[in-house]
Amino acid sequence: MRVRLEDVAKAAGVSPKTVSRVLNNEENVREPTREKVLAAMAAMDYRPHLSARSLASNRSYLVAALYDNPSSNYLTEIQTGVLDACDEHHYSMMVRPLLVEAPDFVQRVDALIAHHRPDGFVLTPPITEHPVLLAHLRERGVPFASVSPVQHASAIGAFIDEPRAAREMVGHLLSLGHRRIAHVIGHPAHGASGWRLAGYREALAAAGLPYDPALVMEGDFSFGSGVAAARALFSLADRPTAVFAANDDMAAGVIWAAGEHGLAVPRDVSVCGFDDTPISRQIWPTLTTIRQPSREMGRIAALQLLASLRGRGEEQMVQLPFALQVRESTAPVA
Amino acid sequence: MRVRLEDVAKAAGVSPKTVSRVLNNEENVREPTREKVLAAMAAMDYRPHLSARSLASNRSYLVAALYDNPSSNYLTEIQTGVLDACDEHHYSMMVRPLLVEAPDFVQRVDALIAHHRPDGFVLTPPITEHPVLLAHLRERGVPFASVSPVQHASAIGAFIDEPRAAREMVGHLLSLGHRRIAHVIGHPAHGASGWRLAGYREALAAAGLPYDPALVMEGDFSFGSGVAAARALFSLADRPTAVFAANDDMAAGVIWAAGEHGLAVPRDVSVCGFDDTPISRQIWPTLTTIRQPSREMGRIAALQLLASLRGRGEEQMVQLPFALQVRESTAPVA
DNA sequence: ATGCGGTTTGACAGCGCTGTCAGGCACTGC
DNA sequence: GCAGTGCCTGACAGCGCTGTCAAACCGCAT
Repeated sequence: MRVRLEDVAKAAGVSPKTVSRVLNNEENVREPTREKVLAAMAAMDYRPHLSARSLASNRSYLVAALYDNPSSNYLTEIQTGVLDACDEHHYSMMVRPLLVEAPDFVQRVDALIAHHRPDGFVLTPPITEHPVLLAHLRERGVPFASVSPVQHASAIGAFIDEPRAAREMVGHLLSLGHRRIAHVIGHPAHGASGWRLAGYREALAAAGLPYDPALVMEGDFSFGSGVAAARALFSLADRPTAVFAANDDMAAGVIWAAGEHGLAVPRDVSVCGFDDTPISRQIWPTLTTIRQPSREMGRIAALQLLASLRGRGEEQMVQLPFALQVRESTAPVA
Repeated sequence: MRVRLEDVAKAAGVSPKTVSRVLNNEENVREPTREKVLAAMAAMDYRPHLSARSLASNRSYLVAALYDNPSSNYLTEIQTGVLDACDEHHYSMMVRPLLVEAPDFVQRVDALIAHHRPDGFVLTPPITEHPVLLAHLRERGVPFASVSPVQHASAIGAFIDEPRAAREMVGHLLSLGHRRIAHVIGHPAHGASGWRLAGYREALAAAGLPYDPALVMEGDFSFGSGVAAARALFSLADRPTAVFAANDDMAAGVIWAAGEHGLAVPRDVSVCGFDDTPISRQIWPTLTTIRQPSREMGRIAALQLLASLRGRGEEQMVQLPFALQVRESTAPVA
């Protein structure tokens, strides 16, 4: 038979309620009492019954991570981070893929809330930007934390300074002597696309270079869109000597298109991406890119959420560091 | 206030217990009664309280998916499939990354059982092959289903006929006129590696070709190991005209190494992989490979598990179809 | 010694559901 | 007409924990 809280209480010579207090780290338990109880718990290898706690306390000890994102590497990283945080606090995590575009999107989240009653949500892009959902969650009083949201105001979670990362990336190209630097924009629905474009423009401006719309192509984060954009860029009379793609997949596409045009990377053209996904190390030349601490972002976002569940009132939007990964796809201008 | 089972009972004019019976699809409820209750449930939008059910019935309505696998695409697919099945049956899913090699591997699973009390597990390779864990689960009476296990006996879940898939792949190369066909083996810890090798050998034998150990290189499913294997192969005096790599990442490595050796794919050498991961469409030439129905495999494995939880006794190891995806990386021998 | 405010502890009910078991009902065969 | 047999339904307790509230206790001032 399982060890129950009552058994621990008996062994420690206190009331069940006191054990409960210790279990929940409540205040107003004298230190000797707390220690007695903790000792008994440890000795008996006591594990609280999640469902019983949940039923009695009207909390689920459950965090739901929502996503609608084709990039599984990014997602598994974030998932793992959220799980780390949940484990630390004895919460459970459930994951839920969704289609933001689906007409019943919000209803599906509602059904999830009704069925599983998560204590809170961790949102990942692009769900972080769904105004109807956000309003709905606020209205229903379900707390949530966001990973890399565009709107930081009144949100908690984790993010990196994307414009600055993009500036550093372009700065790296500038420092190599490049002056004609192209940019391939990401998917328009993702806030990151706008940020990275902004960083690109700022870096050019800071270097006193003009912004040339002919060097900026639209993409959608896919390999194919990188190929298409690069074909156009490499066909220009005055072609760029460097291309900054808003993510790694598109950068890989740019490298492929360079080969098609007889251009060697990085000899004839430098290429860089963003995200440091595995593909950046799987292609040749390996890709200069920006590393995001995705797992840590998931973890921190979840920790902020859990803090807000405890009502500490210290929750915030935490900025995390990124890192420029210089690899083989960028070189000084010929 | 939430609608409770008791409220439904009142509205339907029956006892709570009868509503409970209808909720759980129990037998021995007269049809008119059942309909009355279902109507009341629907009218009131009743959602049972998971924790209360779980506490009272001593079941968690939770399935845990365990994995230790670097391939996030494969995993997210399987996860989604398992989730599909769980949703269909109003179960929850939790995911848990683990390190099979870690000394406390089994203890971690134990802790998971103690804490979350899942009703069952879905195992993915290579966890499907961990004899100590399997024995432990059986001993503790925790049911599990496996995706692509090596040992089919006394297990339930889903799989594809891997040797046959490998045979078809090699058969495709043979039909293109290739006779010197090399193979890059996968990670030795994965059962799939052995199966794919076996299929390769069978196909050669069926075609009356000798098995040449010089054409079989060891890899570990990584891009880099594909590069290394291909370098050796392409340096042979009598180099192969086709390379069958045991997964897509290694095939991509082979293609890269071909470029390094001045060989064009598929003109000078045909290359094919296995798994149909996104990389197979992201590289050039796009990769001929085998598509596994990963999502469906996750779903079916979970359904088998759920069936066994209901004690139907019809659970089995279900074989699913694979599909040869012919793309641009294979062509008739020159 | 007594009273006071604050801290620490415990008694008790009940969260929403299901297991158990007993009772009611309808139909059968004699 | 009555016991016997299944089928269907309900009463009740209780799953393991926590919220509420009251009681006990403590230290200190009077």
